Amino acid sequence: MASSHEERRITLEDVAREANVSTASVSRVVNNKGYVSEEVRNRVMAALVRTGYVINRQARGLASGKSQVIGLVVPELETSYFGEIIRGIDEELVAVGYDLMLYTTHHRKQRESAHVATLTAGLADGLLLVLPQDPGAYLESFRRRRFPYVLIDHGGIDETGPSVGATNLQGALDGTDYLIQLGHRRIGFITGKMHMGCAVDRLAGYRQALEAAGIPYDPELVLEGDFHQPLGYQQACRLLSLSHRPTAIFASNDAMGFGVMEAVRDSGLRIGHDISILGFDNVPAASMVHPPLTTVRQPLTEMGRAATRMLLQRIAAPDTPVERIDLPTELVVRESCRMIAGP
Amino acid sequence: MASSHEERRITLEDVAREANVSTASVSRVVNNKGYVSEEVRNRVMAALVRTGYVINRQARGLASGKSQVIGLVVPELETSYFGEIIRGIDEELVAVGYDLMLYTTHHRKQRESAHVATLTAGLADGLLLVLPQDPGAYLESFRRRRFPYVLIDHGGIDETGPSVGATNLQGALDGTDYLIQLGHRRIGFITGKMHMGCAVDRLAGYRQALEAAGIPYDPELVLEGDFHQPLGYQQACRLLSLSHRPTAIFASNDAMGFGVMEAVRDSGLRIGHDISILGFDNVPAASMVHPPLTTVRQPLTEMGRAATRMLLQRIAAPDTPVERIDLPTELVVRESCRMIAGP
DNA sequence: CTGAAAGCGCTAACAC
DNA sequence: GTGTTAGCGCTTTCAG
Repeated sequence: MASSHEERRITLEDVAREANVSTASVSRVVNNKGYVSEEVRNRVMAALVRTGYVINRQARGLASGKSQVIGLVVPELETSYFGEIIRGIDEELVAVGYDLMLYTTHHRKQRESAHVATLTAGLADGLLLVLPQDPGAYLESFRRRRFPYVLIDHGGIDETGPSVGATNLQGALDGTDYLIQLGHRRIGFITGKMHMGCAVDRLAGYRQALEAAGIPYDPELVLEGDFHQPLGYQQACRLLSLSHRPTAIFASNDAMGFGVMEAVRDSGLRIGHDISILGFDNVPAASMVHPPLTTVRQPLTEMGRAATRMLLQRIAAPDTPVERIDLPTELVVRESCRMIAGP
Repeated sequence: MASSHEERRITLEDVAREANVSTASVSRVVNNKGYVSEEVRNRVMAALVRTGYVINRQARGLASGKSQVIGLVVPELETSYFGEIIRGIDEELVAVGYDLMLYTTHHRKQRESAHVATLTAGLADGLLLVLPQDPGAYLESFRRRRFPYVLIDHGGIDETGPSVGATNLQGALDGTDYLIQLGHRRIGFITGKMHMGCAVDRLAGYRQALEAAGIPYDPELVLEGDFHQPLGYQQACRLLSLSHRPTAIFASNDAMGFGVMEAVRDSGLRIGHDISILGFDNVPAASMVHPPLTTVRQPLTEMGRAATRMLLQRIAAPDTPVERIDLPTELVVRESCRMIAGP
């Protein structure tokens, strides 16, 4: 339909000439705003099709001050965690015709600030920041300039910005409680990186569940992890060599949970039978390992969607009161946890 | 350092005024091109810092005709496959100061064309297309307009464009050969979606290895899959119920390999001992399952990097002769394959 | 309802 | 070396 001989780029002006109207009119029908008579609209439509016109978003952005682009800043892309969130964002965005610009900071704070700077200087209409490392560096500036942004899974660092997260505390509480229901009383816990809010919350959930059940908190059973498999393995080994071994281990995320599985296997114990293992996140691999890992699902895709909707709302009305949403986690029972064995 | 009272956006003109020079001079130092005296350069530098100037990339893009953005079009984000590729792209891009715009087509051809259209209309300087669905729709137009692009893991559909892929045939050949070395002669094979080039190549590799070893090709052992776990499971079940059961199953990707593992387990057989399983891709989960899956690694990150370098080269010199690179695959031996059990 | 014209912020000749 | 001045392609008053 389009095309025929497109050497030079077709501009609004070309279309206007073709339709015998002004560029203003063409702009009006392209953007479907402002008054245009049926007649002119039809002529323009026809010309649009005939010429195969495609809008130049840069030019429009410059002229209108709106880029129809939102920027996404993530610390890394190594885990499927981010892919899931991006999916949610993407789903919301296509629906409204926004484009997505992706930046990876690779955990470099400086890079984070640099990206944020370009993004906010006309490139994007709003920003989504996943697991921000150093929000203090720019959040204040955003507020001053009323630049729309939303934090995803903020580390609890910023207490006031608009954000969406998950009910990490409740999730860990539910998970621990499930283990307790199964009869476990000595439950090992491997934390995440403790400078992150979600890690702190998960530990808190574990403690609360214990307390509610009247089980004394034993610091020996709580080891610090880093959300990565190798340390999960190591800490699990330490837990397993305790004189009074735990009967269940709760890892603060699935990756570490896989490490725990490995350690349990290496020690000759049977997963589920001899020792229960619980993860957190519900990454795709959780259902692929054997036995399938029981875990606490974190609604990543939904988080991405919710954050995007919130951002879009704030772009439309920057003074919308700040909201903070925590989406519910959910226990996904599979086969790595069992009723405690024995007497 | 920067900021102090940024209500209005700071423009080149502000900086020029501040430094008592023309906007042209400021532009020269900002872009570090053209002649500027030491003195002016210093004055401008100071003013830049004092004002906290950040370039508006839209304006620059419009004026220069170069956006310093490259567009990436992927069919989906569900699997870590794409995350790995994106990592590679991202690594190359930050090094040269380009930004990345991400588009997901969700396998909708129409959406693919639409994205491609906006992207090429000024938004991006070049395009990276992963697993393109319907390249015929726009490739011709790219060539006519000399718009730079590179295909990643092209489906063999387009025989002439610049592209990077992996040695799928050789990889499958190596994998099959490994199985043969282990003593297997009845090797089941589950293909990918056969309309994709990589699936065709992998099957071809399997057949070649068989032939080279003088093992007759048995169509009964080759079942069509779709690269997803459920069908891997189903087809494995069919393979296992064959009267003359295979002693090894080669799945065209890891996801299906996991399905095969499940099926083998469900049938009461032991993975490795009773039946060997080989995957393809080497996704992260491959090392997390139990037993760890032996597989053929596809160098996704490197593919992303190579494609990006190629694209950058073509942006710089659009008439660079078309290149097609196939990066080497590599057998990753883990524990799901064993020497065939004795007669 | 439609058109003319003034920019959006920057770059790139082209003078000086 | 440095400044002037056209635009880049579009939106958006503001007349008419």
